[in-house]
Amino acid sequence: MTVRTRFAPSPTGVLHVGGARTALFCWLQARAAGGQFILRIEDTDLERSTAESVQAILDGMDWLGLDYDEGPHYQSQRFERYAAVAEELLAQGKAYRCYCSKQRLEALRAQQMQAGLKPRYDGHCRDGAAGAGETSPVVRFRNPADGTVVFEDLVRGTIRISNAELDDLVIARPDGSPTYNFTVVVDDLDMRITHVIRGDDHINNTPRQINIYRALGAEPPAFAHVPMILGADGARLSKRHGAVGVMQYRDLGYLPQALLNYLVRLGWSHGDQEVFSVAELLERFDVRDVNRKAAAFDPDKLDWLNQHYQRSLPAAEVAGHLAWQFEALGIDAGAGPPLTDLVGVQADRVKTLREMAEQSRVFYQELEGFEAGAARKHLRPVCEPVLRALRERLRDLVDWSPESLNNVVRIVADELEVGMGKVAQPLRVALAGSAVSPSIDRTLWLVGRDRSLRRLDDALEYVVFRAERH
RNA sequence: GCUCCCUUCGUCUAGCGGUCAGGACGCCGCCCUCUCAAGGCGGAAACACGAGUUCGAUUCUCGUAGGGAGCGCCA
Repeated sequence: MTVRTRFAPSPTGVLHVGGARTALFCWLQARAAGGQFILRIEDTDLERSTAESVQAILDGMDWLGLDYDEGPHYQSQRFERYAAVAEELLAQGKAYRCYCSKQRLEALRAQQMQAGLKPRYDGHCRDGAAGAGETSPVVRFRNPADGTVVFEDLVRGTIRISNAELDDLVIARPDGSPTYNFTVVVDDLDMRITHVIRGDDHINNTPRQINIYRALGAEPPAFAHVPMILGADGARLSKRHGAVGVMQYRDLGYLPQALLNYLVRLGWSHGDQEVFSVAELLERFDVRDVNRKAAAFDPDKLDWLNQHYQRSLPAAEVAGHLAWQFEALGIDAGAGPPLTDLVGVQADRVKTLREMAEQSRVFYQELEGFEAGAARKHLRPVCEPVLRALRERLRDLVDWSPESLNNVVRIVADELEVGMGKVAQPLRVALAGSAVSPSIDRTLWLVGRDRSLRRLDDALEYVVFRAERH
């Protein structure tokens, strides 16, 4: 039997990292087995579902590269199907109409809570239409009264829940619209899903769903309940933890490969290996190896992985993502060195592409001036000969390559009999405006000859001016 | 309240009865060095607790404690 999994989000917000990880697990489980991955939008709640959210989910999946073989299917377009199945259940006596008012139900719940009981529907309408009348009824599923539902969860092992804990859940509202526990079952059956992989907040729903499968005369699929993702502080992930949406990570400058790798290792592992290509994951992943414990999201480790991918992925690929950042920050990538050169130099100096773009402005835009502290410390009057010597040689340099540039700096240092630091730091401040930049040869290389000479002129002017004032 | 689930360094994890409890991120120190990084080397750091089972428990069982989830005409 070919493996078929689905990711079934409700479109009530962006695709957050927890959902993305579930989607990733589903995608891997299916594709690793040569099966199919299906996307289904659970938008039965017309009140809360929005088209923007649907788009946000699609965008997130797309950015992560989680493509689907079927779908997206929309539950909102399958109402007739659910109604037909409910009707079928009704006809077979496996479901019944319930006329209980909300007030009665509320009173019942309050009463049960007070008595220290678990709030459950009491089966008032179970054996006959008590008060079939004005109010339009809901349809309730007739849950088995006794016995125990047992299932083998792929990550938790055996889980058993007594039917006595369950009640007759509503499967259709007065207006005929279906409810969650019913639609999942109908859909997973119709879509021939073999492995239901979802958050562990659904463990408690599973027995109810299994009962519905049985009522429908079907065998339930395999279930795998994966733990949720917590914020760095161990509390449930929420907006106050900073970025929770997948696309926010793109905005912050993370590579999709890094986020994917980070997410898959959150809960899943394969020995001591930390870095996995998608191809490797497809070879090794098995949802059975997913951990049972909820995991805290660690931004530092994501940073580390992102840096790893920044320098190990083909520069052209990284440059493509970097171009997006330039765009977002309003920096003209055409006004400086090729982005692939920039990536080669900056990849192991910054954690994110956003940082990379921000710290590369000096190669694409004019300097705002020299940073005060750096200029005071490094652009001293004594530097004048050094800066002049550098300017001369750089002007005449034929081969503007990192190697030649490095030679120039060394030669100047030798000739003036000073250490590298006495040459590189003033030059650095002249070129970058600050005391921090890539190695001096790379900095020269990226700034380019024209800009470098101009900036040296500005620095000389500054140094001379400063000398005169004292 | 009831039911279900979870518990190895700060964090992510390996472990599948006998290990000096391993790796990674982060942190600390040293080295390298033209700045910042990166890199190299080294270090501190964990089996929640209590009973069993066993020659022997991190590992199996049961409790306790602490977390989490569900108990909707939300999904």
